[in-house]
Amino acid sequence: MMRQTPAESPTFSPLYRQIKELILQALENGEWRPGEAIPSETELAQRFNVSQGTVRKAIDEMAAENLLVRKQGKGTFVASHNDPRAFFRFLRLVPLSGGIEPAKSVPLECWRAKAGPEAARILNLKLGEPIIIVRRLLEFAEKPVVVDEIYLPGETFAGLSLEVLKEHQGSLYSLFETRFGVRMIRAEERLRAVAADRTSAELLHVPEGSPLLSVERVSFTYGDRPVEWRRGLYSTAAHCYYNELS
Amino acid sequence: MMRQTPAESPTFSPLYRQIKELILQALENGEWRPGEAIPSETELAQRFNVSQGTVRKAIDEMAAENLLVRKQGKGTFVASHNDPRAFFRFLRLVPLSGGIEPAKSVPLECWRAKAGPEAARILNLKLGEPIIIVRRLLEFAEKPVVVDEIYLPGETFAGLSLEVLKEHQGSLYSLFETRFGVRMIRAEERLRAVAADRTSAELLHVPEGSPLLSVERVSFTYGDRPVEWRRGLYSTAAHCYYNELS
DNA sequence: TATCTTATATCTTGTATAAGACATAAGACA
DNA sequence: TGTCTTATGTCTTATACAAGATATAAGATA
Repeated sequence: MMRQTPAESPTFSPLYRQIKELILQALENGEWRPGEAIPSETELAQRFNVSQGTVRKAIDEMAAENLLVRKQGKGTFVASHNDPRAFFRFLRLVPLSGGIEPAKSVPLECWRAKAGPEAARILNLKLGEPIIIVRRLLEFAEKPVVVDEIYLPGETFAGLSLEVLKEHQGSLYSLFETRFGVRMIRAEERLRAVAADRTSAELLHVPEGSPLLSVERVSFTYGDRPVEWRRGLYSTAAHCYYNELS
Repeated sequence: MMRQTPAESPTFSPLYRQIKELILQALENGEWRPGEAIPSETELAQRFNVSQGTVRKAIDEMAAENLLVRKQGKGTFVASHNDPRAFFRFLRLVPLSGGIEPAKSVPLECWRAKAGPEAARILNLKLGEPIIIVRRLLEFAEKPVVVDEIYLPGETFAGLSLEVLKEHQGSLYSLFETRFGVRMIRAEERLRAVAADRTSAELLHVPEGSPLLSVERVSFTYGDRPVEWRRGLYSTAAHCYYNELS
């Protein structure tokens, strides 16, 4: 196929990686929706005119990156934030006591604004382009634990409103996925410790000035395009941010 | 080889995973030291009487878990904390400004004690067994950023002293590895925001009561055996804890 | 006849092996 | 000293077969 020898081209990449790129492109073009099954390895092999094992290695990598989910005997599926198992994929907060508590998102406000210099830089927009700002509370076991302020590019999330947010059940990312066709692939988080301001303190039921965990997150969709910037203040009185290193 | 059919045994595992287990065992037994090359895939295939591809798949998984490092054309090597590239593997702190700053560990104290209930539980020791406690400062660009209190099982780290700590260049884990033969494989971290106590505030040059990032870490060696419990207080005035989600 | 069970065919992904390509380093040789 | 060959690693691709899932048809049973 389009295989290029290293001698001829400095941008050589192995066959399976070229196939991966093609599958990624099809995914990006929405050829298969989240939750749906993609064609079988044999079918893809025929389509791209390579052997099944080569397709397999491409899919292997994409499964390791949480883009696809394999199910033996059933097929390979496009990963989805609607899957309940994906709920805690981007949420590292766990109760100090150990167990698992039900989480609930409570939207507070939703308004439109123009991108300032910081939002424009982070979201890769021009200065003054429309953005949407959402404030919401995250409750664990009926108690407020996180207050989030979320900045979204207005164009891709046109139609988002407080009502839409309130109607939706499940995670924000599942809403973004089903309603706006925006799939969050990966995110970068930066954590700091800060003192609670007045309003946050009231919302989280903690004294003003008490230490809070500040979590800034930039989320990316296909092609490393940033589509969300959020800042959360976590009350770590009864919960902590859990991370595994390896 | 020792392959068992699913019908005969409920604990069936594929061949490549059995090979992985054997390699892991050899690693644990110190057959090859950190930094050294393990035998080639072909050699291992002969030794275990399987094909090279099967060994490859086993090594693939171990490389993904940071236990081994592959180098095309050279060989496969036992991962080591002496490798300068591994310095930031367990340290997620980065300057807010962006760039990379040189880090330096400054040992403060090192004393012996007996395991209390918490240390005993976390380090899997009996109550009253000997432990070693280390206090140290971590400096970035000559400025104190982290103060750590580290709890170690006394038996495995017998001989550790302030002098030994001061002599050593490089990360703590590289010291543990070369001097005590203890390789840290993975770690769990729990982050919270707390107020600075008097002594920590002085050490970090911040006002007492100002918010600090508390990072509790339990590190594990082979066989998920816990061998370190540390609590760090991070000043996030000029740095932040960086984490990537996917 | 209606229904439940059990083969069976045929999809899927998972596992094992082999052969050749590519990368690297060391020694032969001009 | 510099270039070429060769040995020895890993990397890539291909092929064959095993195992899991599912729908359908055949058979047993009421």
